[in-house]
Amino acid sequence: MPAEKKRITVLDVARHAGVSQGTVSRVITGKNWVSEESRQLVEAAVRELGYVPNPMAQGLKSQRSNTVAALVSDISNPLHGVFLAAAEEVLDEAGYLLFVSSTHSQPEREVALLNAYGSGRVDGLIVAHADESNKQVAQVLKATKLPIVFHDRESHGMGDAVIVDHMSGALEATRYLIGLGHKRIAVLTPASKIRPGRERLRGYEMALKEAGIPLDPMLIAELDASSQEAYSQTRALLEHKHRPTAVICLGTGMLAGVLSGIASSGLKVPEDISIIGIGDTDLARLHTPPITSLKWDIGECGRVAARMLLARLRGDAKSGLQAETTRVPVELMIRHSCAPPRARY
Amino acid sequence: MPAEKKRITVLDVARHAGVSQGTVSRVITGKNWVSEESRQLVEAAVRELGYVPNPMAQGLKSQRSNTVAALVSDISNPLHGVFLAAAEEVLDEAGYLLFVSSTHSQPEREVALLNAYGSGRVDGLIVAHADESNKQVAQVLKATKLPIVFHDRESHGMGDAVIVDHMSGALEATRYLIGLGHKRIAVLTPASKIRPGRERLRGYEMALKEAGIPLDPMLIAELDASSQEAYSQTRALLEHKHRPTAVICLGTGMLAGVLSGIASSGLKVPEDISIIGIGDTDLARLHTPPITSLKWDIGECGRVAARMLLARLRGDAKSGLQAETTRVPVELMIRHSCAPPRARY
DNA sequence: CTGTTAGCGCCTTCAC
DNA sequence: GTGAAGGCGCTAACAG
Repeated sequence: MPAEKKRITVLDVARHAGVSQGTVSRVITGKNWVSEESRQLVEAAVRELGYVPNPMAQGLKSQRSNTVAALVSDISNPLHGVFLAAAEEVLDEAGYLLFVSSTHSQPEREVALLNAYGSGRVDGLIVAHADESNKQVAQVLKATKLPIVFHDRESHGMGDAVIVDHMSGALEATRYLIGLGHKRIAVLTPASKIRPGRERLRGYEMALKEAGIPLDPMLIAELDASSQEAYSQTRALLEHKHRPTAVICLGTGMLAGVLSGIASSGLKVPEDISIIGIGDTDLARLHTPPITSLKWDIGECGRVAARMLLARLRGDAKSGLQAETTRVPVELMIRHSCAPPRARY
Repeated sequence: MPAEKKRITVLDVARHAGVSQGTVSRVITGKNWVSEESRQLVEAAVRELGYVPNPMAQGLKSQRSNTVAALVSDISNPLHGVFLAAAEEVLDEAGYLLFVSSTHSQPEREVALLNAYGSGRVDGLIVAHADESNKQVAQVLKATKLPIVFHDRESHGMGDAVIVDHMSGALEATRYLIGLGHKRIAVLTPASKIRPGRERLRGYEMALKEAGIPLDPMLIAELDASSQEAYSQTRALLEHKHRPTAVICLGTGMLAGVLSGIASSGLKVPEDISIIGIGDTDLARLHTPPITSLKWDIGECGRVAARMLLARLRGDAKSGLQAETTRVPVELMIRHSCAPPRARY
């Protein structure tokens, strides 16, 4: 028997089952009623022929793809991974497939992806763009007809959002350090062009203000997410004549760089310097000493994002209800990386 | 001016530009020659109307989607993330979009995804399935017409593969420990149903055999990738009357569990117990002491996989050349987590 | 309940 | 070089 190479279509199934295309389609989609007999016939035919519907054709006709895309800066960031895995689980239950693309924080790539996805390839979007102030991206986002859920970004009415309460977290962390007696608290923060950076910095500043400690710009280092830069910035910070007694690491991927920076400068944690990290990673938990860290339920963020999107998808419209925002709390996990500062004055 | 809601099509563009559909299509796809004048006209119309081609329709007609999917067990595994990010970069340059889906190591989900993707949604697949011995998955894989590149799995002629030389790595690591004087070397390994587990264990056994050390089944713990289980298994291992003097952690995500297991049993690394990890993570690098680890260039794996797939895609067929396999070497990064065993006999 | 019939938006021979 | 026309595989709106 020669290997057939023609792809099998509804028509083949219909013929094989002795019914019409329409009937086959009905049992495939599960919409409308079909007699039990026809259903059996069709299902048998599908099985025997090994028929699988062509999603392109389905999508072209129905204008839906049962598919959702997520845009993140970088898949290899474990935090994104957890978020996505959780979102995917919820989406999957609802019969949706999740496509993930990373933008590598390049706005041009975001625009390209948004266009690629925005024109019928998927039914909805989960977005965490790399620069909230970028005009181009904002414009494409606004132009998109698809429902969007933002992850830790300001939605500006362009869709729903699940946001993390970084402000309160940073506030609490800074207060904790101040309570321990610290006055020179350095902070390494990701760019303020995205919400997490802005909010965390805001919390830090608020705590300082509260305590009447003047803000020292020398103690604030804004940097990208690479641990390379965290390392060098940490070293620079520690070489100051009047070095900080504590450092808060407000970027997710920075802890590694900060820790090696401190290690290489011969300082001891927490005797010489206190440190607070963000994101409850293996590294923070298993470091010697374990690092006091800000944490939040990132899996929950993913689940919530997925559910919000599904709600829009079912109510099938970007319209309908008002744009919603869900806020996820942040908690300070106190471990052993903070102590009162040495009396040095 | 009322907001138009009809989606714009080639026809709209054609009218706007005063040419025919066919001409528009030609400039969009870039195939066939078009007069400079027509091209200008069309491009202007596209810009003014904000036209974006409908990928569904394009795909339906052309039978290609310029799209590739990757199936991994879990996006939140940083190693997969690095692999995927690298692959995506190469794919992107070639004009392909990468979709990532995680299977959560469930064969049923793999089958479902393979079917979903296999029928025209994408042009090619990168696969790292969760159980190489699963019949169903193997069958679907074999039935797929799409070109496949396997990541660290046996291809069995079903496609190309990029594989890591875990065997040599484990062999070297075990030899190293033996050279240090260890005889009771425990090993925590992921299930042997996937290649990495099998190969690493093979290397371990080979080193033992070479040295004339009998294999003690009590010292081999096979477990899933969760650090929970790594923790408890480690504790169990250490409570043996005749406990191991070294442990090799052959699973990527296990190190965290192993380290906390050791910490909570009060043992010191490397004085009381030597340890070798896999995968060059922040945790391994920054732990006190830094953990000697097996490493390999996982980004390179991603790039190679992408390139192999692109080669098939261009030669557009699963057929053509023979199935290829690329092997990536493993290296032992010696740090400070291993020492000669205490004399205890 | 089921068969028939239009297209969905685009690409791609065909003639011209 | 360009316009016209057919159809990719499927769904949905119609009759029956």
